[in-house]
Amino acid sequence: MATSRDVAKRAGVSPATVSRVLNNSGYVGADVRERVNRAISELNYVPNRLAQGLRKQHYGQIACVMPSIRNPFYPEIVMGIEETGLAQGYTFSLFNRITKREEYLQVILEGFYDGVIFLSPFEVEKVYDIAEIAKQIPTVVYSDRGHAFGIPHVFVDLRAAMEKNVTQLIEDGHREILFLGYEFVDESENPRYQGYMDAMTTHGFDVPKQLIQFIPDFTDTLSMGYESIQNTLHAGVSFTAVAASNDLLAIGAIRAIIDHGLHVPEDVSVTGVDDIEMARAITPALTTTRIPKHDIGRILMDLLLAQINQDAQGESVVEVATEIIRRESTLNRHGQQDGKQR
Amino acid sequence: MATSRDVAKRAGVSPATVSRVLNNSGYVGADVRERVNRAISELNYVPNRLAQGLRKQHYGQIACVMPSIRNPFYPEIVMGIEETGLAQGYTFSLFNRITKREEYLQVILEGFYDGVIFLSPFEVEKVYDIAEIAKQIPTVVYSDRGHAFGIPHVFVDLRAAMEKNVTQLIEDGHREILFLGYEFVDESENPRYQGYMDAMTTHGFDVPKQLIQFIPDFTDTLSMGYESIQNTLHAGVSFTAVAASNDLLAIGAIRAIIDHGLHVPEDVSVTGVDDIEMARAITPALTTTRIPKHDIGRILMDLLLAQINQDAQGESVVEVATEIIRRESTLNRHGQQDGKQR
DNA sequence: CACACATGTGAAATCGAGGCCACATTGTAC
DNA sequence: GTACAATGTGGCCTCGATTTCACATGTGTG
Repeated sequence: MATSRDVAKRAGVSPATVSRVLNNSGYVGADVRERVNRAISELNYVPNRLAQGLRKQHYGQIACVMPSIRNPFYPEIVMGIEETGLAQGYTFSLFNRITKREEYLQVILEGFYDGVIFLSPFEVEKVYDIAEIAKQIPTVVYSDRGHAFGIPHVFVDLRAAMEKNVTQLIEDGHREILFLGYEFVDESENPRYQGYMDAMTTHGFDVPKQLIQFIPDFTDTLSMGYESIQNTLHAGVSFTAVAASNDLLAIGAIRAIIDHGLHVPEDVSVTGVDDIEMARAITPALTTTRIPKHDIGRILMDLLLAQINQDAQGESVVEVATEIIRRESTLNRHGQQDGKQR
Repeated sequence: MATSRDVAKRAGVSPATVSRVLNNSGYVGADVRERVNRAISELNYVPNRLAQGLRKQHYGQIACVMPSIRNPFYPEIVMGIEETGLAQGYTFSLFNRITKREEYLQVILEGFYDGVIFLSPFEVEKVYDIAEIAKQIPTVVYSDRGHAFGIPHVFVDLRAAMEKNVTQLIEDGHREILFLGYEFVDESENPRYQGYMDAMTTHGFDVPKQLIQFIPDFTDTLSMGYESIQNTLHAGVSFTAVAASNDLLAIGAIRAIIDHGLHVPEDVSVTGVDDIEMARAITPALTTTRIPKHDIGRILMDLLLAQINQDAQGESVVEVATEIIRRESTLNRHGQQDGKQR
């Protein structure tokens, strides 16, 4: 590949002049500018961003860390991030958190990136790691536990969302509501679980252990949801509703219920959280809590850009609102499907 | 952030020695090594990969370009790529092709990457652009039109797969089979369309224009599939089967058919291509052609590594086999669902 | 004792582009 | 004619890590 030196030689000038032409800085004569530009296109010269980055301390690259690219929830946030960031000349590295923690933390600190975006960081990364990284380079987080990090973040009140969700199920007449969600090391940190428990205990309901189903893994959410409910049904546990922690789990649950010979929503109602695209495409369409994924991505990127450009102005903690979308996987108190809200 | 110079100063040695310790090259005394390592951990020193890359001409970063991160087909390939690549110390930049062509082509040539992987390149990028990039840096492609590029690639015979698929529908008794797929500038380059046409004409069937439904966009496949079939049904077009070009389109189609008051598969059979995870989770579970996504990712990465490391040995063009997975969205010739193949 | 050779370390050049400073040259004002 | 800006261009150091070369020891062998 051609270097700026090659261009300079061909145009009969010094590399400094080439740099001036490229960056439109300083004074350059019209004829020289012309010659340099011709040399650039003749050699197909593209400035090496590595060398630029080293010198300018600005790389135009942003790291985005998420639990799994396979859960469509995250790609939809990424779309919002990219739309905002690409317009500013940034490109993105997406990290699936399949690697060990130490590895990607290291990669992030290697100086490749102008900023980092964490989507739904795990517990293990909670305060220490992310705060550590945030000290070194601009960082934003999407997390409802964001306050703990002390850095700019976007969050939704998942506890409240889940509580509302379960309360709605209770109002629809359900008593035996199964919770399906991810396992946390410390369940007091699990907002969806807490929201569920709050709703249940507020209404004076018992929550037998077998109505709480935790799955351990993030990479195979759909099939884990399926298996979990399959096992629960096989074990003869009785429930009339499933409150799943996200749509992928909910979709897996629906299929397990159907395969067990029951009907959704007539025998069992199912709700999710996220409102991924697929939620309204399946049959029965999923009743869920909509999280504005695209907006979250956009706001995250705005917050990050503000940090990078050192604009102190503006809020650095943003809560985004959720909304229950009732579709076909639940019955209302009159025993009817809620119709076709898209 | 600490530099190797800082480490050297603290350990009372030269930067050269620090480098030797880090890379295990040359001779280093045990005591000096010890001192350097202590300085490294005291300063939380992480080598700057930009500077390393500049010097070593090796960056440990690979670009991966795909039509849309929102079609789960691609994330599943990426999982295979990453599993193979991360083990070799590579990290990945994922590019959604929402950007303009010129932009990401430029980014790729900026010297950040050791290699590029193109997943399902568009027609516009066909020969010229990709061949151009391949001249400059190691490149592999997943594409059934891969031969045109003259570079290592992985492909599935999508034409044959679609032909088999449609032939199966014909054998199941269907005559009016609707084709649902992406629009190509030149439809002779559209393998799934060609496969469909081959099957239909081989059996002597007429293909009225309204049975061919093209959608223009890659980013909103699911809803485009829905709308396309919705419109077709509203227009009163008669068909008993839909052969969709991928699972997302098929899932959109199914929902449109159901919303129109018809049943799948009793009134209309639907088939997809890809076998994404969701295909077996929905109801009715989707009959589709399985493409081994994880394998494709692994092989792509192997081919790319071979290029980067200049191992000439081994095949550089790999065809992977597909397989029809019959599930519930089709009826066989006896009018029965094919059961529950997972 | 001389010489080969392994061991251990530092100085300085290098990768490619940016940017400060120095130095010309020309133009303009008094 | 002198002072001083504006214009135009090159030299050289810098970013941070690697690597070649040179140099200093120590160790073994004929």
